Amino acid sequence: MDRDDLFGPLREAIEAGAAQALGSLYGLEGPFHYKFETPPDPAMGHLALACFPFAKAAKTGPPIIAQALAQALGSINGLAEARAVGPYLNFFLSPRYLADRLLTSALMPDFGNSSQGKGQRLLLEYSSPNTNKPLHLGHGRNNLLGMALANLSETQGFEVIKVNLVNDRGIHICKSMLAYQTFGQSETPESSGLKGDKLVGKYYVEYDKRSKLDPRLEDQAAQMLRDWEAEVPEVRSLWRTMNDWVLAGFQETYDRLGCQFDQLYFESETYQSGREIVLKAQAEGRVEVEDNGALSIDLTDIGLDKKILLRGDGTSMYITQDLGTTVKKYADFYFDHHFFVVGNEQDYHFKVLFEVLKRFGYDWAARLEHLSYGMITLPEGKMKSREGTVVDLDDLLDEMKALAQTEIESREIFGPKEQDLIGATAEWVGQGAVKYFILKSGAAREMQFNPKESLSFDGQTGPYLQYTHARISSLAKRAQEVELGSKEGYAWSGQETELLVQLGRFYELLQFCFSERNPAPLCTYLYELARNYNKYYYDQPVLKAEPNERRARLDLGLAVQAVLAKGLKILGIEPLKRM
RNA sequence: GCGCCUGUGGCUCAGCUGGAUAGAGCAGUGGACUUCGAAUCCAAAGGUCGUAGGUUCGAAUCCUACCAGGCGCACCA
Repeated sequence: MDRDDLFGPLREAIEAGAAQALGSLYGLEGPFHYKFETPPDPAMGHLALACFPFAKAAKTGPPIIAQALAQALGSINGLAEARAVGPYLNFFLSPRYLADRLLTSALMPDFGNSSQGKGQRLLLEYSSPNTNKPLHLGHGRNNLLGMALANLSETQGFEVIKVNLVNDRGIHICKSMLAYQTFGQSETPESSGLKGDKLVGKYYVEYDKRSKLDPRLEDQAAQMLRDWEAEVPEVRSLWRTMNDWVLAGFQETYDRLGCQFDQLYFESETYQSGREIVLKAQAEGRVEVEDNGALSIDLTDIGLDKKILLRGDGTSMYITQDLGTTVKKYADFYFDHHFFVVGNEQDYHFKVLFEVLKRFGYDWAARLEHLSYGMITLPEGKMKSREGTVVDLDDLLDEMKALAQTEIESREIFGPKEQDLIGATAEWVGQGAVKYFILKSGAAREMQFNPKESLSFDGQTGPYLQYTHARISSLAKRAQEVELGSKEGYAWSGQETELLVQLGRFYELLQFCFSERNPAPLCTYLYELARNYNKYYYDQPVLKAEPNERRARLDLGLAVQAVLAKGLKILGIEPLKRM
């Protein structure tokens, strides 16, 4: 059992007691269906057992059963009170028990962790950029989701392997190459002062502009792709140079955001690897042959369509290469789970991919999951790289940093000799705002991003959480200068008990986020924890109280701080001591 | 045409494995800094949960139809 599983054992004890009571009161025999809930208001209790399911068999109303059970239940370790409230049997946790269980363990790095993924390997693919343009806010959502899910999975005990499948070949890559070759005048990142991905992106836009005036460019790009496939040296060399520029540019942004990968896959190296898989399936009679020799599979029986897997000329398609890379990834890692963080425009593609693998006899296809997310739109509509209507990720981070810096300087928290600390802090605050904003919404939803209004440092934001964390840090620092007593026998108030209960829910919350493959509930949880703490902070003096009270209240604060820190790190946000 | 996703106060979103009065934040209104950090706190105001049916003791939550928006439905990637 996991150390920080607080509610699990309580529920089990309640179930055992209730089963006995239902037997003696109504002569009922189990097994019963126990429906536990969280009361809407902590003043009503911390844990509720709904008594509706017992009513039919007991031939009496749920409120009467709740009453009777409240009377009949013996004392349970950890519970202070059982009280019938309408049709519910509500339980109050003992603050003393909570404090003993939580105040020390909350400070540990593994607080709230689960062992459910122990011994299992989870492959997480995310980012998957194209090497023809810089990263924009949409990629940002992918990267932030990917990192948060990786961190979340690690709390559940999985061995997490992060991979990035770089799309570095194809006609779109050739377009920026062609524009560069034709109009670029040997410009380099050094000579232009542009980040490598920005430089290449400039020529992608340039191609789009020119090709509208001169349709011949399209043929030239197609020819370049053929030359690339034929491995014409000049084309390959240009391709390698430009890809290296882009990848160096991406790396800067990844480093800045804290994105890491254990392995990179390049489509240029894997794009042909699916063909043998399809041919093997043909030999096994799992695919059909079209009139022109193309190989297809019919998925209409499950509501999908017929899908071509290999062209008539024998060349690979997108699905073909994905079949190949997926099989390769399994051979490389023998994963127990494989999550693909990819936008919802590819929902259909992944359904097909997974189904084909299943029909080809790969039993591990059941371990594949597409983690889909909605795209980010602007008030004007979709972002389009070709047309330059995108929120560039680097630019956005720069802007947020500048705004944060202005705020920090106006507060005079840092001295004049701490300029570099101000800069670093501004970076973290700016990122905190961006990351929290993007992660707090469920992934399935598309989100509208209004540059002027979306990002704020007030209210339910990353900086609010960072501020709460910093505020407690400040408290802890000042506590070194005062006498602290012992918290033994301290009478925890209702407000304090509520905070303790909230800390106690962290373990189940992480499990829930993982099971939903969604970091958004963690965002909500952290905000509510910080909000309750801020109110508490306002209501109750800590260092101005008696020494014993100081100790208890400070320890509670430190536990809150530790959970905030842990949660923020899962989200990729830096907890700050000063800001 | 078919499939998937989304539709909750002016705006951005929680809540959606059915349950106890539908929650936040922003914007706007009114308060709280001689007090441990006011990037904070408090108060009032603001919603027929897209529409119409249905299932249920009970529906924002499940089912059906419809409406609106998004994304797919290539021998493109």
